[in-house]
Amino acid sequence: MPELPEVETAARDLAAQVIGRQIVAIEKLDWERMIETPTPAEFHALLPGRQIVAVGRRAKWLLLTLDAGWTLAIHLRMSGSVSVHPPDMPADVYTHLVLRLDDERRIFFHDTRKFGRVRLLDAAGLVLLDQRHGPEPLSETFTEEVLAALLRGRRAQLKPLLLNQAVLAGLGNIYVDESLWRARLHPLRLAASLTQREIAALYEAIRTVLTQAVQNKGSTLRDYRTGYGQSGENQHYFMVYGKTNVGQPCSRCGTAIVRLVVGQRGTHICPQCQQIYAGSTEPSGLDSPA
DNA sequence: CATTACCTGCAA
DNA sequence: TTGCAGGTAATG
Repeated sequence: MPELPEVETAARDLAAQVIGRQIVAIEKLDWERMIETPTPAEFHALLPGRQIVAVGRRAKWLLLTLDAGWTLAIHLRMSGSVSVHPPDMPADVYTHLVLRLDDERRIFFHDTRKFGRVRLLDAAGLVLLDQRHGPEPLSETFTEEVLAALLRGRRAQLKPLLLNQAVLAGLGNIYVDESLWRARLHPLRLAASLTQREIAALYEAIRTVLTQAVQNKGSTLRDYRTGYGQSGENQHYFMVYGKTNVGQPCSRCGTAIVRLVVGQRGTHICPQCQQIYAGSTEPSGLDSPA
C-alpha cells in the first residue's frame, strides 16, 4: 500500500486516537519476523509501560514517539494498515500485532502479506532512520531548487530515481506515475536531461498530486485502510494508474493509457502526452556515453 | 543495473 | 495455473 499520503493519513488518524495513552501490553505478536530491532525478547521487555506522546511520519515510516526516548517505527510495506479498535473487536488471522492501551482499546497492525516491519528505536536509531531518507516533498523546505539539485548530474531514469527513498522520501509506484503524467514527463527520461521548465512542472506535479491524495485520505486499492479502518478516496482521482485494464482515455488528449514496465514496476502513461524525447529535450551526453 | 526474495490473495 | 499487486533488501 502505503505511500506518503496513506502513511500520513494513518499517522494523523492514530494521533487523534492514541496520544497520551499508555501501551500496557503486547496482546498478540504471531509473526516475530516483523520485528527488525531489537530482538523479540527485548521488544517484549521494553514496549509495555511506554506512553505514546506523539505520532508522526518520516518517508513511509509511521512513527509513534514514546516516553523514555523510544520511538515505535512501523513500515506498512505493501499490505499493512494500522487502526484502533474497541476491546470487543476480535483480531483476525492477518492482524499480526495487537497493542493493548490503558483505556482497553487496541492498536491493530493488520498485514496480509507479512511484508510490514516494526522497529523500536532509541534516539540514535531514529537519527539513522531519518538520515537514510531524502527530503520530504511536502515540507516547506522542499523547493524547486531542491528538486533541481536532486536531479542534477543523475543519469538514472526518472521513475526509478523518484522511487528511491534515499533521494526523495515518500513517493511510490502510484504517485510517481500520477506525478509524471501531470508533468507530461516520460518515466524513462534521464533525470539530468530535464529542462528548468520541466523541473518546475515536475515539482508542481509532485506537490499537487501528494497534497490532493492526503486531502482524500490516501488511495485504497486492496488492503489499505485509514486509522479508522475506512477506505481512502483518492483512487477515484487517478489519471493513469490502473487505467489500462479497461483501456481508458487520457483525460487531457483522449489517447488510450498504456502500461509498460520500468525498473521492474508496472508503469502507466499517456503515450501522447508523455513522449521520451520530444522536441528539444535531448539528454546531454546521449551521444557521448560515459 | 537486473533479478530474486519476502508473503498472500485474487483476477485472468 | 499463472501472473500480478501500493515496497524494499539482498544477491548476481
